[in-house]
Amino acid sequence: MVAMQTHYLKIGQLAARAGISVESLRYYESEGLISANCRSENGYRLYSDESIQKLGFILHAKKIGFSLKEIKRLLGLRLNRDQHTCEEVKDYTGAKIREIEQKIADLVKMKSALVSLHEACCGGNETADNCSILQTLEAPFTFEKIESGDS
Amino acid sequence: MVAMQTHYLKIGQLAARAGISVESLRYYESEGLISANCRSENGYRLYSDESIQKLGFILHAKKIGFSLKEIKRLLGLRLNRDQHTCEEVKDYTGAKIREIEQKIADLVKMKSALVSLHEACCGGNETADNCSILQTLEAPFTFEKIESGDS
DNA sequence: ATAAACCCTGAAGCTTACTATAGGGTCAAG
DNA sequence: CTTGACCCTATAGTAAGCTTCAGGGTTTAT
Repeated sequence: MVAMQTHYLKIGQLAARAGISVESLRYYESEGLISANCRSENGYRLYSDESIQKLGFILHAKKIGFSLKEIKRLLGLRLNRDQHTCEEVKDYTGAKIREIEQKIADLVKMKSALVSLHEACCGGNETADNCSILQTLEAPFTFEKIESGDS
Repeated sequence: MVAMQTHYLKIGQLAARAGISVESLRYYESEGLISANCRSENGYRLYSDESIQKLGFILHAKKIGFSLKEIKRLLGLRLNRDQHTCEEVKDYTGAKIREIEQKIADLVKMKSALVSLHEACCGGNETADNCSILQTLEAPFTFEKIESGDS
């Protein structure tokens, strides 16, 4: 079933509807993610239902953590579905899930280190001369232990 | 007790000991985090025990998630302990903890969205024409629901 | 008819934490 | 005495995802 194109949206209208800025939309275009279906006589971008749907896809993917570069690849899969397998698509989400898990694990580590610091501190109104937080950040630090910290 | 300064380190030595690059060290200096205690006759940076300790503080704080800008503030607290309270320091870590918690929560949301997508997909060898992942990213999307997603 | 609110392009600027490059001085070994 | 490993400064480039600016047309309301 082919839906009839009721009317086109101008960039400002689409941006408002999507809750993003006009500039972002143009930026997405410059990055090859989405372009207007056509232009009006005066050169204004005109977006059809199809573009609106595509923008939905983009924002949805963005929301669940894909970068614009990755979304561009996803859009390629989307467009040429028949040339790709479900496996391929699933591998993509799988990799992303592992990536996110890694980020979470890193943050959880940071958080627990911070929480121990935080809880050891009296938080009192006296001067920080003997503040345990500062002391811990300071003191028992050997450089060797640090290197492996960053991803 | 005042420790005697045994000898100074040159920038390459300190960098090697800390497991960071010489350029990073100079960058930290340019950002006002740490500078050499003095210079040798030929202009080489010379770092004393005090600087080494300070760098330890910096890397430690970095490891638990503080940005360089934040570390600069922490160094201010550290230096003028007597003009600040434990409360102040503790507030700082508290805020950072909440920030990290927020990031974790966002990532967890992303992950669970991704996992439902991922699990719904057959992952089979057939073409992605009916791939549930692509369909879900595509279809039931209304712009209104998106806006509140980003921090 | 004129001002506000749109639209266009192209280029530069922002943030963070560096890395790299250009151009040049210093120092120890062979 | 030259090669290589250091050190210095200053400037530019990187990634990501925009935002802002400069300079200029268009459309809509008053």
